[in-house]
Amino acid sequence: MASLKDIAEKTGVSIRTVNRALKGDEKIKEATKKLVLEAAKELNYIPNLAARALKSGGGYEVIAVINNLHEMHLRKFAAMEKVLRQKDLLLSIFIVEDENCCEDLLKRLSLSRPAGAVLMADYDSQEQYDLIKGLWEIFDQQSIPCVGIDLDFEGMNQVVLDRSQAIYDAVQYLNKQGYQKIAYAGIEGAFGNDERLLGYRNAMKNLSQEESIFLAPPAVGDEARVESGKLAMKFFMDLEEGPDAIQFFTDMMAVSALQFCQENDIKVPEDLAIIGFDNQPITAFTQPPLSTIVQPVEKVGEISGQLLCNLIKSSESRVYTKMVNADLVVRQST
Amino acid sequence: MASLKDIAEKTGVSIRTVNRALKGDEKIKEATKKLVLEAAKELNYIPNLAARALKSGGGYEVIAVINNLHEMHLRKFAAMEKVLRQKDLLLSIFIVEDENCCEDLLKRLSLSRPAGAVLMADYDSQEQYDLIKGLWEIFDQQSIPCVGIDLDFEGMNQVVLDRSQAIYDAVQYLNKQGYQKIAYAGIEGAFGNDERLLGYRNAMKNLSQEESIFLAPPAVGDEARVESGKLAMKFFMDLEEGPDAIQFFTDMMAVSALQFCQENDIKVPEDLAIIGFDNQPITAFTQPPLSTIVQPVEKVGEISGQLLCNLIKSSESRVYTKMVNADLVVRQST
DNA sequence: TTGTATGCGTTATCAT
DNA sequence: ATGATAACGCATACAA
Repeated sequence: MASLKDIAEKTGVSIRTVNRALKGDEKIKEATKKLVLEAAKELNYIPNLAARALKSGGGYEVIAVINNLHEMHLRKFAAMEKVLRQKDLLLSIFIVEDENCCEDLLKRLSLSRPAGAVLMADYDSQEQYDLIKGLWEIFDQQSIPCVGIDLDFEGMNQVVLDRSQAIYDAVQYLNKQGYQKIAYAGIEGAFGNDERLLGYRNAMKNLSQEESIFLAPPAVGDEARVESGKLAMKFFMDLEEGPDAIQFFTDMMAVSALQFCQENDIKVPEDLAIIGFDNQPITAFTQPPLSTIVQPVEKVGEISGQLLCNLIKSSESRVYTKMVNADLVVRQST
Repeated sequence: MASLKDIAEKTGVSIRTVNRALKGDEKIKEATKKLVLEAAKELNYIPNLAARALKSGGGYEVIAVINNLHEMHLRKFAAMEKVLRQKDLLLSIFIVEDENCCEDLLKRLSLSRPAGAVLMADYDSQEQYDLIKGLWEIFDQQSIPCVGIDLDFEGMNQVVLDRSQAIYDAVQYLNKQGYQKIAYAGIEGAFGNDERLLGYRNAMKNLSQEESIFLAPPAVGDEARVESGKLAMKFFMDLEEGPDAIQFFTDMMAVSALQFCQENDIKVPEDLAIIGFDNQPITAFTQPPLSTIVQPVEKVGEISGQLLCNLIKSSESRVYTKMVNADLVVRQST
């Protein structure tokens, strides 16, 4: 690997001059600059970022903490990596698996001190919440700049997806389409349910319409969550005056509701409009294809990366919260 | 941030001794060792990776190269991380996106020289294949121990999933269940199709039965692949003597075939048995639930991690190829 | 406009 | 068993 020294020797100028030529921002004679740049190219010079990092104090790796390998998270992850790579930061990953994660993280940190961290974790239970919060506190104590994605710890830098707004918009859309009675079906205590419910409630308030809400009992695992969709359908169909449009908590629920409709001869979207949430791959292929809400995960990843870069560079203490909007994908179920 | 120097000053010993105590592998008096370790803990010492990398060319991190964020890959990834973490190796990730990946990788390597690498990439086209191969060659040239997962570059350390065997077993199973005419439906030129087809052919040869194969035209994207399933069904149903069991290339194809059956009153598994491939989440919830083939990705990840650890430690030049079997999950579609 | 010299935190050689 | 010191490649204060 060619170094500045090599270029200096080849061109006969000093290291310092090579440095200036490469940086381009200092006073330097055009001729020497050209000479150096050519030599650099010829020698296939690549700066040694480790040395650079060492000199300028900062580390060069960012550690991403993740406890859920959903594709969605990984798309955020990829978008973030792209941003970080441009800033010569390297992304390393720490997967949270069990209750020992705090100790594990400490041990991980004893191996190397990252320049920054991103916390990208879901929680379904109080224990999980506490665990994740514990991880954040570690970063906080160690003064490692940290950005949380879709978390809500006080005093933490955040990038937050505004699911509330997304649901609000979806309800508004349904209303504009002429649907009269719009319902929400969620799962009690599930991660993100309250937020979506809030969006629904705000929208209904804004439309001066009466709420119609079903919350399935807490469900763990895909199977239970599919079941929740059917439970919701049963609930609404038994109502005297059932809804003609339902916003579901997740695509899973919506898909199983769609199945229910098929089995019970309910025509979608004529008798009932259905909207899911997440734009899972399946949704494009259901009968009819499901309208759903896309979380712009790439954007979230990008913004998180940028925020973190800024925090690392500026080492300022102001706490940011960045909101990102989600969008409605209209297919044939509405 | 505390450095070796700080510890040295605090304890009154030299930097070199601190270094020895921390490494633990050199002759050193127990008392001084203890003293140093305590001081290190007290000062919350974390080694500076940049300095380490600068001096010794790195050696504590493994870089995983990945070009496809399928959940499956990520489960391998997680399993691997677990193994590596136990060996105090950090896992960092490098996501391949475009044709510049080789340059990018070189730049990445200038940041720090990893102790090892794992190449976990899919390819659908010759260009992609060449690109990935280029990445491998970089590792190879730089003498960085590298393990490939499901690749087939000559001279490369490999962990390979035996999909051929899996299909072979599935066909044998169908035969034992009494199905008379077993077919295979795949996609021309798709990644892994040939391998599965080979398993089918071998099984049919072994059973002395006549092959019945449909290969859909090359399809890119989920939608096209779903369509392939229907194409296959149309093909087989138009046959004079159609199959009573079909092994599909992917779950996607199988699921859409299942839909086709529903729409055309073909009873599964009475009239037709269907087996997918991959055990995607949906498969458990189709009507009827789909039998499919699980790739034991965790095992693959684990073995890859172990293999890499061995390569790093022993730095031997022997080339390994480890085969891992896939298993059949029997649900109600067979 | 260009060069000299120093130090970042580690590792490792060579002394003691 | 321990210490002094050089070196890794880069950035930069200071000198010329």
